[in-house]
Amino acid sequence: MRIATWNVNSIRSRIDRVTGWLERNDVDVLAIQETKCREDQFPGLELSAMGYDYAHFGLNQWNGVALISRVGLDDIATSFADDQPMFGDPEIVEARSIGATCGGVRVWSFYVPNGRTLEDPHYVYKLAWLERLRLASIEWLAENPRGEIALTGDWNVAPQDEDVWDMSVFEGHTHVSKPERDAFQAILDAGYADVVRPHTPGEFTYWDYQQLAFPKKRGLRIDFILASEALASRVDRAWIDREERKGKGASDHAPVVIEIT
DNA sequence: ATGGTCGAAAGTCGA
Repeated sequence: MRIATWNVNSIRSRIDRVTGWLERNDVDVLAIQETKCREDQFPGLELSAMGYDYAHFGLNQWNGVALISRVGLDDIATSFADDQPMFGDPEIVEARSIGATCGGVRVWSFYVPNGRTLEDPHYVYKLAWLERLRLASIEWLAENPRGEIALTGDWNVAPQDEDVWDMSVFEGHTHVSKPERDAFQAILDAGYADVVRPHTPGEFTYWDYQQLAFPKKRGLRIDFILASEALASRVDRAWIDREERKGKGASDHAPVVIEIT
């Protein structure tokens, strides 16, 4: 079984890319982020026609997450906790998480808040969001220590210096600050492993659209698949589909894939 | 190709 995560940066402008990629890559479960649309705008017919079920949570033109599966889609949740941190005026639970059980695996698609700048309220929100997710992640394993759980998505954190094309450019920026890195590490410490990094040393998952970042290899590793121990032990292969970042109409993120036995 | 983003309430925000 193949499970993937991909920040598609608008599902409506990328649907042909997504269906084509699914066809070529034999992926069973795809977690997507930044659908940037409401439920009634989600292009579900194209996915249904391919034999995939989907669950989408989108409120407006911002954020939006979905799960696309051809191995079942049960027990759908559109927040990771009853008190998932809120943002906005008025404050709302944004469309940043959706979970479902697919082929026996509890799969989550997360779009972690960006943070914007270290002084922005969005940064405080980001850290609170990650801390609440840590607690939820602990609870899921406490309920079922042998559970197969995949925490996937755009984490908006570059956990290691090697995950950034030039650390000097990121001095004082979000994504690399110690509190963000500590928050990400704390979720690993809760009992989850980055099952892609060992298979993809030195690779990035995101390249800005600006300044020819992709051809200049100026990227970041901010998209991750974290697996509980029971799931991690089943991972045979993992890769980042850098080819999908190429060409006209590409998302600024590449898909990240794991293959399990 | 020899410069330089893209997508979304459509004006400007967010990334």
